[in-house]
Amino acid sequence: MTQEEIRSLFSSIGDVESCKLIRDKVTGQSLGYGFVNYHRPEDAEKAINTLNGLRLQNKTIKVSFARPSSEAIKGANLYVSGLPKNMAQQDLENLFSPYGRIITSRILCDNITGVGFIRFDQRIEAERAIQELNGTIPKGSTEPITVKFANNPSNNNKALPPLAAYLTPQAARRFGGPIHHPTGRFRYSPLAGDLLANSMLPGNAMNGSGWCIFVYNLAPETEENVLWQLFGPFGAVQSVKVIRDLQTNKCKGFGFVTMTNYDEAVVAIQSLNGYTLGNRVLQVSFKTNKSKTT
DNA sequence: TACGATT
Repeated sequence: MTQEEIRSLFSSIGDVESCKLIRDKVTGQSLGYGFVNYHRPEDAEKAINTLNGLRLQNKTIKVSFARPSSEAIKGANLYVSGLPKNMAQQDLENLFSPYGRIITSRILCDNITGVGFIRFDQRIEAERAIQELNGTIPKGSTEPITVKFANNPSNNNKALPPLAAYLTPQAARRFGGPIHHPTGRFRYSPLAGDLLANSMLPGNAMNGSGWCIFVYNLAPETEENVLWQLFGPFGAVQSVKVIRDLQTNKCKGFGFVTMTNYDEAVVAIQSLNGYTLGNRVLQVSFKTNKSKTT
């Protein structure tokens, strides 16, 4: 939404004195919020009553009185991960509300990811929430949550690098379509059996409606389509994720693929573990609970 | 960078 579209929308309520869309200082991308000043206070109130919650371009806009600008309210936005899959937005607010006044809250992707956001009124409230809640296990859950300051929503998805040399020549020629898997290209390693046996503990790989597969040794330039192409031929793929460094936007060397059916996941793992993609030998297994800190 | 997730 442009600044002019905002002005137009809010002018339908009353006389707008000024209007500002806030953009990222570096990229110029909209940060998703802005400010409108009305000449008459009653128009501001009317705008809130009329426009708050309006569905617009697949977004629900929020309209409220602006808080006074101050340093104290900056950097008060938190990123929360490891939330229980059944946690609702209200549960999230209840968890954080003891630490301050919540301005906005959100849970991503209808609770599938376990990731959410909390914006407090004051940064000091956010800091306190991190101290008190990071690493704690919410009541009724079994997993500790991570609470940290959120990154800026823009800044990230700029200039995606093109598919490049990490594809095999065969795959490169077929760019745009699925990767064909010629018979005999995959290693059916006897080691794969052990790998599977050690990874079948439920709660790790099994993820709600699917089986989560860990893929290691991806090239820095890897994009999601590579994972779709690799795993798609083996059956129903629900989602893929390439894990990237926030700063460089390069793949950190691993990713995840969630497949619906256990049998197909097993065949995919057996087939793709040890598979040479580009000049890298992939390691593919069911996801475990390993993490950086343990 | 050897088991995540960024509105």
